[in-house]
Amino acid sequence: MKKILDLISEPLAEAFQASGYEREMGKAVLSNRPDLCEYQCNGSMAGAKKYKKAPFLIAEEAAEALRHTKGYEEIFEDVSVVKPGFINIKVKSSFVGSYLNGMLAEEKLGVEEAAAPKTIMIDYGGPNVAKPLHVGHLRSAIIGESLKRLGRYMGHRVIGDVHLGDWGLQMGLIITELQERQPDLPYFDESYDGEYPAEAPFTISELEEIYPTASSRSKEDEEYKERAMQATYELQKGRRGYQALLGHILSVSVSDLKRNYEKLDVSFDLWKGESDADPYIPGMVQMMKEKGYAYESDGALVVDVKEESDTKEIPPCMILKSDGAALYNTTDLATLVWRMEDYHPDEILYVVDKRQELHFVQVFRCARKTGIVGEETALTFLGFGTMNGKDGKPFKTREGGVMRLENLIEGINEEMYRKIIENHETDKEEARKTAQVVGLSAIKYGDLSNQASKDYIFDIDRFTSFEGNTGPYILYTIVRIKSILNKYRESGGDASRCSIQGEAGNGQKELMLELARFNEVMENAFEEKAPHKVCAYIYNLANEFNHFYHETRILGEEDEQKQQGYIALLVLAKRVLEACIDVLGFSAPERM
RNA sequence: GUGUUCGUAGCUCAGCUGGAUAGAGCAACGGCCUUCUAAGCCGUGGGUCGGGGGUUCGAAUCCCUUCGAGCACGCCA
Repeated sequence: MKKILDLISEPLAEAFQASGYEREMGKAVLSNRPDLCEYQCNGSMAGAKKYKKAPFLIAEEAAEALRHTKGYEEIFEDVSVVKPGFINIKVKSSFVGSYLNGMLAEEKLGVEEAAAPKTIMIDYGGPNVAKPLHVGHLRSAIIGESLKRLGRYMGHRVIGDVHLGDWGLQMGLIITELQERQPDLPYFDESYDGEYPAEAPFTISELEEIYPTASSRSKEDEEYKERAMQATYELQKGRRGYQALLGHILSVSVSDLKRNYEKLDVSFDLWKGESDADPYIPGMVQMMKEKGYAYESDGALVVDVKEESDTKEIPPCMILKSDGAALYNTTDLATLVWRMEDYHPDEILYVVDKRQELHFVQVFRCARKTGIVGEETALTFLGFGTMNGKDGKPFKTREGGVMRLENLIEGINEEMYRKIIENHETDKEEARKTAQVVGLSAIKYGDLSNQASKDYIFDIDRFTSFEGNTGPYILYTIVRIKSILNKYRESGGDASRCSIQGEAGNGQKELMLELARFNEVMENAFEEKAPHKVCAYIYNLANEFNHFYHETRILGEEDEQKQQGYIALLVLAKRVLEACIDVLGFSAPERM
């Protein structure tokens, strides 16, 4: 369906043209003075200079022409010209009503799917194997998942890749520490050529303890660090025993990670890691050397990526360390190699901490320069800000440590459960389930309602509050709607046969106008990769609904036709809200 | 040092591809439950949009400058 703004703009553009002005001047936007009008057109003021004429006069001419445009009667209720040159517009409720009925008839509620669907790969998650998910992984997961869903809603083919950190020095550290503890394992015996055990020589909790131990020891013990670096190098060179260990580390870790992402309702299509890029490294390096892009600098292999327009020195992109080992840059570039070969994406989007921006500038430039990624594929970096605690400093546990994601979620669910039990007499098992659903909305909405690129304060008390601009408030609104619709059905009504009525009062029109914005909001949120716009929209929508709800008796309405109109409006409001929260990555319970 | 992001109500945030009187929520205060979930609704108070300059008919929004904060800056990822 066309956007409602376009439907209003078309006759406006006609009117400007008919009066001898550019069509472009006739563009309707949402009013910023709801007390005066519903939509407005500011084109006369922008164009006034060009025509050397007072904007007010231009607006008057256009408005007069508009009144004689065909279709005027169907759409417009009132058009007036004010002060400097605003054209203030009110539309007919019947016009909005039939637009909303059009939305009801479509599965996607008026959103037009992309005519030419794109293949978009999203790189989010980025957890390290052998390390538990912690709060630092939360934003990437939440924002990435939302963008994936939003892209799909718009009709694109979106592929989510978790991009595991499974290849760097951390692997060498784990191997070294493991050898320290269990030197007799066959993985460390270079002369061993038999089958390695199928069972991993560690559990997930042991693994999670091994890495930090090794990491802190390497900072104090130079010799130990040397060994870890050597192990990393040998792993990368394909040493059999180490590769087998990597396999164990991966399988133990990945199943644990999947379990945890599931709790967040986050899922990936690809569980690839840095190690999957390894086979592509030698060929890539050779290509860079042969084509003359890569050269040696201080013993390392680098590619220059600075450009004329740079406002500061961009250091070269380092491809290989002086010891010949791969780096973060290397695996990211080699990952681009297989992504291009296997998927030919139109866009690759990285949802990563914004502190990594320089790294991605280097990688993107290097990939373009060396021809790994062609012009037709967009490389996008979406950097998100830090999640801070109430004190404005990076979020920590009370003891000052890094908080595990599991514990964070558990804490929120507990808090939710407590509140639910406090408010209602509820079955305990149901309350637990509801707490999970509502808790997830609290976390995700709390995050997504802020602009991704900004730092934000993770305030558990605020996010889990049922009041104000929170996930639970949105869910509460949906639950209210569901409750009415359920009662309507129980009393024998059939909501699917209802359609929205034109006449409107008591806050109904405001709700209708808000609903009509849906396709425009979704399109805009997708283009700007801005889930927070979806949040802002449903918050407005929920407010409008609650206002309408307060003013209007629905089930008690005697006029059957009126009641059916209300019911249809509720059905649409519910579907729009549910489509939005689904894109945000959470869902609503039946009761709360 | 260089670069970069940000600075909006007591607090947390919208608004930033320029438009009318800068908006929400929380906190404070005051109303509304014999009626569809009061986890709600209605109202009151609260602002030199960090400061200064410029562009423009019009600036929180664009440009310059200044102050303040965060972050990044070749062999970690």
